[in-house]
Amino acid sequence: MRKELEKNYNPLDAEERIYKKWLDKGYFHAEIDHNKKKFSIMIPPPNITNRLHLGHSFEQTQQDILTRFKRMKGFSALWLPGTDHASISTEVLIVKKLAEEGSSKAELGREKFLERAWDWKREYGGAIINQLKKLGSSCDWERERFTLDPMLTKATKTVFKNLYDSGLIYRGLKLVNWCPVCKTTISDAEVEHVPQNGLYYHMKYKINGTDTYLAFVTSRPETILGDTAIAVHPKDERYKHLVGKTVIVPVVNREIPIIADEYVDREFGTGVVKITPAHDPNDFEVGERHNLPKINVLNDNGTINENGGKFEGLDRYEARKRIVEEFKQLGLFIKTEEMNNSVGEHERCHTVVEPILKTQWFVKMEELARPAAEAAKTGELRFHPERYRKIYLNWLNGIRDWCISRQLWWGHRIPAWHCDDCGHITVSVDDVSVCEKCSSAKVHQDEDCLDTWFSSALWPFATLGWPDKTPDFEYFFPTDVMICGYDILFFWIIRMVFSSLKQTGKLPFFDVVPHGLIRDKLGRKFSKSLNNGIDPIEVINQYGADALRLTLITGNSPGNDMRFYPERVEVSRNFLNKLWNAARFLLMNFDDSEPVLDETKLTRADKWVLSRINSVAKEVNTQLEAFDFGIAVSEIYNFVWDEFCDWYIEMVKPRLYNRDDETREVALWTLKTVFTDALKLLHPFMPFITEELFLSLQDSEETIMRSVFPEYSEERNFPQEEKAIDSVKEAIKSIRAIRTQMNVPPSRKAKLKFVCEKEEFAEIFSQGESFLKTLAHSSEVEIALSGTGNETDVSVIAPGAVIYIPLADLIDIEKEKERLNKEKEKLIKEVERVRGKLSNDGFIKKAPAALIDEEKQKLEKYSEMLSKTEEQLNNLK
RNA sequence: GGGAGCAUAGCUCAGUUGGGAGAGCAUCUGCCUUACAAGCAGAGGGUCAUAGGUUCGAGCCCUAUUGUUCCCACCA
Repeated sequence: MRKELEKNYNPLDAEERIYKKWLDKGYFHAEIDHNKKKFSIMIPPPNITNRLHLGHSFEQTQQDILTRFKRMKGFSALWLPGTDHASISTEVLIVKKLAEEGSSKAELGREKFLERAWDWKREYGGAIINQLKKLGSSCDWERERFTLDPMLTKATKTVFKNLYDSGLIYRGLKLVNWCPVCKTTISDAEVEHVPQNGLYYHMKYKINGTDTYLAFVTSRPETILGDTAIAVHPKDERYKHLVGKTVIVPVVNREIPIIADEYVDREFGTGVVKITPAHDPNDFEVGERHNLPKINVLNDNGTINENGGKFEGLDRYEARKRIVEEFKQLGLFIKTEEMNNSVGEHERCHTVVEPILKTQWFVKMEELARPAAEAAKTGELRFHPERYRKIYLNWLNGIRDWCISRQLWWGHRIPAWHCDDCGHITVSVDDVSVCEKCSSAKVHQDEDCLDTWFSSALWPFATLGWPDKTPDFEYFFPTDVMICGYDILFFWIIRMVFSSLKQTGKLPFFDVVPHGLIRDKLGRKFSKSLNNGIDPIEVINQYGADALRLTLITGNSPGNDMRFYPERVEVSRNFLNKLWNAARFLLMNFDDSEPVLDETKLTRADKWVLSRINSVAKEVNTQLEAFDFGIAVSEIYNFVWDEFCDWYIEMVKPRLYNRDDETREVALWTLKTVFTDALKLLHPFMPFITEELFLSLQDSEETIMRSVFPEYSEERNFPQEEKAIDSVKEAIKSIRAIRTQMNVPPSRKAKLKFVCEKEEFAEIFSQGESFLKTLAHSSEVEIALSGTGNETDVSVIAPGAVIYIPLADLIDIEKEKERLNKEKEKLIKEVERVRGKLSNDGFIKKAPAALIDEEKQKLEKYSEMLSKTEEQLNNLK
């Protein structure tokens, strides 16, 4: 009936076979079942720009753990998978590929280009899904989504229109971040500030009508072409008299006013700032206040435009050099000064971003941010760990309007139509053929696309069919947990929260669980330039998905980074091997019949191990509910290895090997019950091997996925038995230790004499006699309540007893003295510590009674052990 | 400039209301004991960054300092 197991586990074969079966049976599909509670979680859709890396595996493993856990707890659990079109990132890659082929966007045209992009999506999106499957992800594949699916497109357009109608989306001429290489605007969040060694250029303008000069400092001399004022602080005595006068900008020969503005820092440089409203955010503000002209001097590709006079057509950096040279020739150059500055780069292509004045679409943030912050403040939105709440709020505080239009083709095209006749803009979910204002048919759709995050922000509800009131949306929304990297807290989490609050009136999820980054052995990020990347698929091919998953979860605490290297995977692989062999052991001893429980025949050891797995189940439930996966898995790991395998299996062997033992059957029953529970507890973490072993142990083909997750049960709590077995374990450990220390070969069995403190311990050790014989290499065990061993016996102290071992011929007197003295010192220290505590008035008055009691017992115990040790020392003389 | 994290054994890291310092790897010593040498048994190794404070009691709470990592920010 039960399957025989191979000597070694072959994860690759098993995983493929098992995953296929799960798919065929439809186990991952979440049914709408109003008799069940639901649990829903949305995958952070991976970008289709690349294959998945270890960070994804890490994130997805955590989601799968929660989903499988909740499913086993009886929830209708939905883990919705999908991918993100990643507008700009993907487009940049395709443009690069086109360039390699000697082609370009312009050459292809919009339609052909989009065809290429869809090809790309099919290839990379498909690879991503396969990788997800290889990891064992229990996603509901019937509900797989892509951010450009018609369902999501409809949601995106609807949100755009809603926000536009309520005035929260507007079109405006503002200073935006411009990438001269990608030739598109980007949001503030996409600008990466990179420290650089730069230069301050100290230069001066001639004050009109005088022979004096006004010195200033700039790091971007090319913006001089767009200067429309020069500013000083209104209270600066040095320059007060100059306000109202003008200076001449050479090169373009423009006369510009000297103005006074609070913005100027008198302490910095000369206390004089040149004002370029079209190319600097601060200057823009100053320009608004003083009604200054805003002169744009840059083309979209980063070259100087017609406003730059003779520098027209030059690259911005070339123009910088030429302008500095010209200032030198004019005697207006003072000096350069080295400085450390940070430069804004486009995070995708690392081009230095230029602030440029452009008409773009914006989302007004203030009104949207307020409720998003409120939800975190009230605690309705929870963070694990808690510290991310502050980071979230910090982000929302002082958030600026969000530029959402991109000069790209791959993405959601802005659902706005411009009228060529009256200029009116018609925003509509459906395509527009006539202007809603003047009814002209000369309308054309806005050329731009939306920032990719605009649609990602709608993921939790758009994937379920919103704005339609679909059964999916009604049942699964809001979702429960969001697990994603802490690096996209701002990009994504915040935007999902305010979008969902605005559109659905509800939070998109209630628990945010940010995870850290996976780093290499030296703690560095994985990157192409370092070539230190590890492909999760390669790890899986070598060790299996379970081993990878276990490695990613072990030792990690929520929100912290983790290092990854092959030795760690080997440790996980070893654990799989341990599990496999434990199962093999069980199967070797099983008969054809199913073991039956006879409660009256359960031994102390059986109750001990049942009680232990019961506690472990309790702990694992608690930790999983708290998203503390690392602690949860280590609980089971330690139980399986250190308690079940190293102790229980060893203790139970004599009963299994003796067919006449009347407790043999309950031993088998206990082995199977406890091991099966352990498999169930482990299943969310290591789905494949647990399924494989579970099925080997069962008569049925019912999957472990649908079994019930073990929970704490009061009936299986046996504190007395736990205490008794612990005493026996301690005694065995002491005996083993002394034997090893004295180099006693295992073959040499010894006669043990236990002199116990109390009747209670006498009973415990006499019950444990068989364990002492098999696990502590003894031939005979004598239990006494008083007396000592022979003078030449070696003695060790166990809880509740002193154990005498006749190894006289093996004793090295000097070594033994040394050992006992060491032991004595330890005990003296302990006794002193406890005495100190107990003689402390404050402790007696304020510490809890139970603790004081405990300390008193310790004092008694240690004192006794101490006197016994001293006695032994005396005996040696 | 603002904010956050980290500092515990040689290495990588746990340590959940404050109550006798832990794991894995590495090292050393025995064992091919009929599930597992990817294993078993045992051992060594830590002023919990520093200095104060709160407390009967601090790895844990508070303050400061040092080192380190990250995020945000318009200092020309």
